[in-house]
Amino acid sequence: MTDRLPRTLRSDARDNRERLLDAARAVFATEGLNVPMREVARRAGVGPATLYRRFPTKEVLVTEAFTDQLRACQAIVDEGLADPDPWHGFCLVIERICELHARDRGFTAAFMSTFPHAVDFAAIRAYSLNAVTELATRAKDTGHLRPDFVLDDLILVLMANSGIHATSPAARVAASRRFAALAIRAFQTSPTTSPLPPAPRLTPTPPRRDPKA
Amino acid sequence: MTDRLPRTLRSDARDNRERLLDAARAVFATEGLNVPMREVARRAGVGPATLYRRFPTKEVLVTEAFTDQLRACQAIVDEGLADPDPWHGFCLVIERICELHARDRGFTAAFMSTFPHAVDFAAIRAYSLNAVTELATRAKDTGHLRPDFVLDDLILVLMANSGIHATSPAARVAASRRFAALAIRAFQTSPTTSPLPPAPRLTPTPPRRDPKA
DNA sequence: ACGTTAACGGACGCTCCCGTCCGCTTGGCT
DNA sequence: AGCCAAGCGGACGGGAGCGTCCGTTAACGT
Repeated sequence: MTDRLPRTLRSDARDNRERLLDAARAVFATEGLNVPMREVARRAGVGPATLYRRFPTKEVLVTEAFTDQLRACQAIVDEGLADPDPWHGFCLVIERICELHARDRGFTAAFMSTFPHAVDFAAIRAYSLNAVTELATRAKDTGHLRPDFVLDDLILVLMANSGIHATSPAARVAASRRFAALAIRAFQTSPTTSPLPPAPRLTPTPPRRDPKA
Repeated sequence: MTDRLPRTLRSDARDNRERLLDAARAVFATEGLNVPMREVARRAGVGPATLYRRFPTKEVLVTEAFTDQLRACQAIVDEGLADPDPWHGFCLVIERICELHARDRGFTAAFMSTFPHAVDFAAIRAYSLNAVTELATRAKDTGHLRPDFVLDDLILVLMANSGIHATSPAARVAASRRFAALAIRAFQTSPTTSPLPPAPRLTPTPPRRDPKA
């Protein structure tokens, strides 16, 4: 009684799917997650129906679009964990994840949000958090990381990092870089002598066009 | 040829105006700025037309609603400036402003946004920033504040603070408190011995219901 | 080459928000 | 007490985003 669905997509359908994902990644990165679904379709050069056929809900689209980024995130953490100097690895993780999030507005939101149906997403996320915990433990053992650091502090920093807005993407990355350096200072036991990244010129953020934030 | 407008509002109009401002403050604090104008009117128990008559644009409403908060902000800075110990005053300013912003979602957005027509707003804001600069200079002289601190770092921290979300207002305040403590650690020259506020339990933020953010 | 059917996209109906108009109500003044 | 304008709010038209339907197109297998 159940009809079999075709296991494989037709060539044009597969192309469109790719173009939709590319468009989604591009627009989510610059505009954030709060873009109309239709806008994604428009940029991909397909009709709305095609978008909805491939990705029935925005959650599905977001999840698929950011799987790459999430793996990049995981790679960063793994790399940090592999660093012979745990404290150095820890700093690297903070710096690079902050930068990743600064470069991609949408990913931050996706990473922070809890997507109930995105099992892979949640799994990788949980794995990464665990890895960071391990890294933090080792970094504490070296005496460079303050003992009162907890994992939630990292989440806190990431959330806070997502609050940084700027007029241009470049400015956001610059601001985020300095912020990461400040965070590292807050986490380390002895005061640094190393200079901070340059302080970005921060104009007050223009009113958000997003009505729901 | 120009008609004179009544200098004074009728009593019922004045009442409604007050109730509108109260409603606006309440809903902006909990929901942020991205609430429909009608919702404010609804909560105030008046029709939409009344709201629009009193506050032609959302910007006007927001500006008027947050003037109090802005003065509170100014008061905090003044108090910090008056503190005999500049470093202590500086810390107080950070802690209390972070808390203020954590308690009121809307105010953060209002404070960060640049409202071209809100002269008072901009003036107080500029005054406060100047005052903080002065305070920072003194705090540096005491040797407690790092010399590489710049005013933009404070803006950065405030922006970052606004990125902190949590399920409950209480949780947000708690998270913000710890964040402020971390920021202070980042800014001070010698490492603190004083313990941090408790680390809040941070569930990943649920997807924002706001379509425009 | 040709028929089958997966795939496409324009168009539709829905909901929600916005800002305004206009006929009714009510406070304030004499 | 009674006038009248200030004030009110329900109702309207417009616009935007959403998710779906259905007639048309073109990819794939034979």
